[in-house]
Amino acid sequence: MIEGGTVDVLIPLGLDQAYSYAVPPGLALAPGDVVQVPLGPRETVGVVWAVGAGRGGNLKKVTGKYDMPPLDPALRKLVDWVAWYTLAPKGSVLALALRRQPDDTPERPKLGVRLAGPPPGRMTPARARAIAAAEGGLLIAKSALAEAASVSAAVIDSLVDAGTFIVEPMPREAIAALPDPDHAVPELSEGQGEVAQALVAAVQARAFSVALLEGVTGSGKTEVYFEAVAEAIRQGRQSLILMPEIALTAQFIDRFEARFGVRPGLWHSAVTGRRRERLQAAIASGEAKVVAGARSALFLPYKDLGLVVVDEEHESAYKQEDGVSYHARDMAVVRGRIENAPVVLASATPSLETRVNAERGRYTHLKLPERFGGRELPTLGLVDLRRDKPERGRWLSGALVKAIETNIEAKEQSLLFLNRRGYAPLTLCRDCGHRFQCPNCTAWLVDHRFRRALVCHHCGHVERRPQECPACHKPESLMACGPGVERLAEEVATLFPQARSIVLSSDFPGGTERLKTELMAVAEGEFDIVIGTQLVAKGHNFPGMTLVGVVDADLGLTSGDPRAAERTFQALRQVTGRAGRGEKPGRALLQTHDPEHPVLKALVSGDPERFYAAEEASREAAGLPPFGRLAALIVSANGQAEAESHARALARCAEAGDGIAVLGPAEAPLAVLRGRHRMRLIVRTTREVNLQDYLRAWLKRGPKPKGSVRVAVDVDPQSFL
DNA sequence: AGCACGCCGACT
DNA sequence: GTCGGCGTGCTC
Repeated sequence: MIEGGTVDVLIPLGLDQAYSYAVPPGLALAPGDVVQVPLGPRETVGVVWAVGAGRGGNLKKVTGKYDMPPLDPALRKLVDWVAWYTLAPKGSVLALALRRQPDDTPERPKLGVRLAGPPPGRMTPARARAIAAAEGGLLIAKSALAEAASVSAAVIDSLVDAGTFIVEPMPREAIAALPDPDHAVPELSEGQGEVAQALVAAVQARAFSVALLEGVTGSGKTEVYFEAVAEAIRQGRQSLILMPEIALTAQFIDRFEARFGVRPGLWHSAVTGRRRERLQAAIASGEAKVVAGARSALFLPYKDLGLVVVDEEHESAYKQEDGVSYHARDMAVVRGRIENAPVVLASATPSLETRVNAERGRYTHLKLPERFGGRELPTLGLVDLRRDKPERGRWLSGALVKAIETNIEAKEQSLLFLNRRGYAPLTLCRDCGHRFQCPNCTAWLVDHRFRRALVCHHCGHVERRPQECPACHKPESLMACGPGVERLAEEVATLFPQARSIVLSSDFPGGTERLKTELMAVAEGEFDIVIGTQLVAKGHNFPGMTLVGVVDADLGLTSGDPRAAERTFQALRQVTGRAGRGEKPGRALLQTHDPEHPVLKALVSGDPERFYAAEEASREAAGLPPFGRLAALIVSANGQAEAESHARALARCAEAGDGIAVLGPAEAPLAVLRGRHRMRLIVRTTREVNLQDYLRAWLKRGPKPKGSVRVAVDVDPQSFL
């Protein structure tokens, strides 16, 4: 505590340094306190980062202190570490941890309406919809009712005036009920029990450790790590379960509730306003024992974190690339270390870097080899499209069609996986060969029949699909090339007119909400055939699904991305794992033109080790460093001031013997990258298009004398801990 | 993040 | 001749 001295205040903006301010007499400040300070012409919120170390001179004064819990030392350390590691300005990282807006306005009880009076004198369609939606006399939030009845709030208000609805305060929903670790203890198999025991022991040790929990889809990973969560609850400590946003579904919440009797504290982008604030307060006070959240939950102010779980560890959604660029899985490991808490990384298809860490003994490797309840893994088979060739304009082989038929007869569900949105990935003119290309990128425009448009999946460019060729003006000459899910749906409708089918893709008309509803409908067996892109592979349990058909298993294996094979393997393993999770055994058929491809052979063998071995071998053959020794750089032109720290970061990478990946955008002096440290440039990116071209252009442009390099390290924080 | 300064294209 | 585009820099 200091009175009348100076403090260094970090402001949650793109500033790398804390600014010094004078502390006015009568104000006592300690590190972590949230304060208001003048910055330029305005007042801003900031956090006291240090006390008494300020430079002298004419300092502005701290204007005030917010009445909110200070950022504890662990969280401040995390901010410092992440800023150091990602080379983002400290203030930008602080902004991630300080997303709460200090708010002094008193909390007003939320008001709901209830159907209680006679119908209004004048009935209108909108009013009728609102009344119908409020049927049953339940208390509903006004906004929710307006949404459900698709009427404006004014309609509800008029019905309140008419006396049809009455207004009542909504009961305050419990934001963080206490989970009961013994609510419904599951019966675990011997293998599961052992793994669960290892995780429980890690929680009991109250020390930092990292475990990779690997288990096939349906092996009970969730049940097993729930035992570790239960142990943390028994100790009265908090648990964080990180998951990709998409996986935070009703299904997960139901499973949690079945195990612990209450819902977990849910943290994701859709949780807003007062609810967000209350959850944050409950986390800071330690009242919220379990938080299930998307990557931003990493920066919440836990009071006593006893366990961190990263579910679906390999998911690329953990990677944030805009603003502060970080990998939430890696930062979760760092947070575990700072909090001295165990970390569990769970996946059916671990990422290569995590496997490397496990192999080297940095992480314990726990495996769940079997499916839960003795259920068998689906049998996988390849369909050689060179022999079993669909007719022109068709994409389903005889073998797959037959399998679907059998499934329909048996009243079982089938899933057709094709990771391509839209109708056709390419449109060309039969006459002159003109191909529709994006004006901004070099990608082909994807035909979206449903939207009657040509869309660039890379940059979002949209244009109308013309009637005639824009080059030779021949009418009726345009031809769709290749399949997308919409086109596949057409084929399915022709082949199986009696079947109930649905297309599920991320651009589903009606948005995420309707998509969730439809996923539930699929789980309840309301469709015979599901045609879906990547998203059907993730986190959903379809008990009636006994057949998975992969329409094009070669898709993704040929791209220039160094992680293409890994991602394809993961996606195919996950999607084929959708089969046979219910009572009946499942099978999967993968259509391919290259049945000898090592990735597919490894997949069919059911032994993931074969894939990883093949992958390491191919990396070696390509002259790339082994995984785990690969750092990534994010390079951009920036002010001179930062050049030095960036050069230091580069040197750090070089000392560690890491490869360097350029993620761009870049105007940076290549000399810094090559000349001083003699490093090999490796491209590693999630950007799918044109990276080679981009890099070539970048190299051609050559070193520029002006500007500095901005660098961020990615992938393997352990080597820098 | 805001806000100012500054340097090149199309307008009354 | 100016209005305004957003690139770059600064805020204790």
